Amino acid sequence: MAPPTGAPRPTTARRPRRHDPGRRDRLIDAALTVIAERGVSGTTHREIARVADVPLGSMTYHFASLEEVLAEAFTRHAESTARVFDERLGAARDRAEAAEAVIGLISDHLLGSQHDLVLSVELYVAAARNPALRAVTQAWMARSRQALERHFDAVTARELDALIEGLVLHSALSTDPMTPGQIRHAVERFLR
Amino acid sequence: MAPPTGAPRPTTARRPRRHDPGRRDRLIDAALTVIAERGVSGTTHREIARVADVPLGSMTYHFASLEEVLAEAFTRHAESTARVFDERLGAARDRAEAAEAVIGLISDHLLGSQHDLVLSVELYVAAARNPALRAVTQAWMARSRQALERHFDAVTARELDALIEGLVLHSALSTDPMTPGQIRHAVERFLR
DNA sequence: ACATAATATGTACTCTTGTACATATGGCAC
DNA sequence: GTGCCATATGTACAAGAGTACATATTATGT
Repeated sequence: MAPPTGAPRPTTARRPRRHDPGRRDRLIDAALTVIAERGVSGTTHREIARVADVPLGSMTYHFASLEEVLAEAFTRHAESTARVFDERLGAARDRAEAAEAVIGLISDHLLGSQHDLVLSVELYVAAARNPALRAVTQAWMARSRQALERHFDAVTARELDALIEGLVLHSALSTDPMTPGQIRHAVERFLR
Repeated sequence: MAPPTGAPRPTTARRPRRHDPGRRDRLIDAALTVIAERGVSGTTHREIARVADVPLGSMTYHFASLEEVLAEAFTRHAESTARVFDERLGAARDRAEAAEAVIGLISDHLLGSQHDLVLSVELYVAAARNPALRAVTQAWMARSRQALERHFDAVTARELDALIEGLVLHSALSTDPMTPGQIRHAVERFLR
C-alpha cells in the first residue's frame, strides 16, 4: 500500500521536538540506572538514550564521549553517597552515637536496593583502569575517612573504614547477607 | 598487479601446524592475564588468542562461547587462591598462628602484583550478573570461611572474613596502601 | 600402513557500537 | 515580531566483536 498522499516518509514520522531543559542531568541519572542494571560493560549510548527516552544523537550532543558520561555519572554517585555519610556522622554528638551512625549506614545500605552497592563495585573496577575515575574514588575515600575522624583517631578511622567496606561488600555478594544485628556485633566488637 | 605466477596466495603463508597438547589450559591462563590487564570488558576472543599466540579459530574450537572461557578462568582463579588460603591456615597450630597466617595472607596479597587483586574485583562485578560466576564466588567464600573456622568460632570467622575483604580491597584501591604493620595492627585489634 | 577422528588454521559474515554530521525547530535577546 | 543560536532529531559510517565454517594436518587405534 503506497501512502495515499504525497507524504514522502511513510514510516519515519519525525518525533515532535521537546523542550527539555535539564536533559543533560536526566541523561546522567539514566546512565547510573543503566550501569546498575547492566554494568559498565553493558552501558552504551543507545541504552542510556533508550532509558532516558531521547534519540541517540542527543548523547553525542551533550557529551563528548562515553567516558565523559561515565565520569560524570560516577562522580554524582560518589557525591551523593558521601553526602549521606557526612550527614549521618555529622549528626552524631559523641563516639557512641558515631558508632550507631556507622551501624545504621551499613544496615541501610544493605537493606536498600542493590542499586547503590552495585554502582560502588562497578566504580572500583572502572577506577582500576581509568585515572579520572580513580581520582573520584580517592576523593570519596578521603572524605569518608575525614568524616570518621570527627569521632575517631586516624588509625581507627582508617581501619573502621576498611571494615565497613568489607562488611558491605562481603554481605552484598553473599546469598545470605548479614542481618543488622550481625553488623552491629561486628562494629561494636571492633570498637569495643 | 596480479600475482605473477599461479601461486594463489602470495601473502598468506599458512602457519605450520603446531602439536600443542594443553593448549586449552594455556588459553585459560591467557584469559586470566587478559582479564587482569584489560578487564572483563576488554577480554575478547582475539586478545586472548593473541596473548596465547594461537589463531582466532582455536578459541571457538576449544570453547563454546566467551562466557565459557570466563567461567573457566574465574573458577581456576578462585581455586588457586582458595588453595593458598587453605594451606596457610591449615599449617597454623593454634589461634595465634592462625592470626599470623591471616596477617601474612593479606600482606602478601597486597605486596604481590595487582594481578590477583584485580582479578578478584573483576570476578565480583561479573558475578553480580552471571549466576554461574556467582556460584564460583559463593563456593570460594564458603571455603574461606570454613578454613577460618578451623581456628575461630563461626561468628568470628565471618566477621574476620569481611575484615580481610575490606582491608585488601580498601588498601588496593588506595594510592597509599596499608603497610604490613598497619595490617597487623588492624587484625590484632579485631582479634584481641 | 591406513583410516579416522581430533585438532589447527584461516576467513567470512553479521551484529553492535561509538561517533560524526546534516537537518530541523523553537526559545530568547533585541 | 524577528532572527539567531542553542538544542533536538535522524541517519550514516567505519571499526571491532562473536561466531560459524571450510579446509588442512597430525595423532592414534587397528
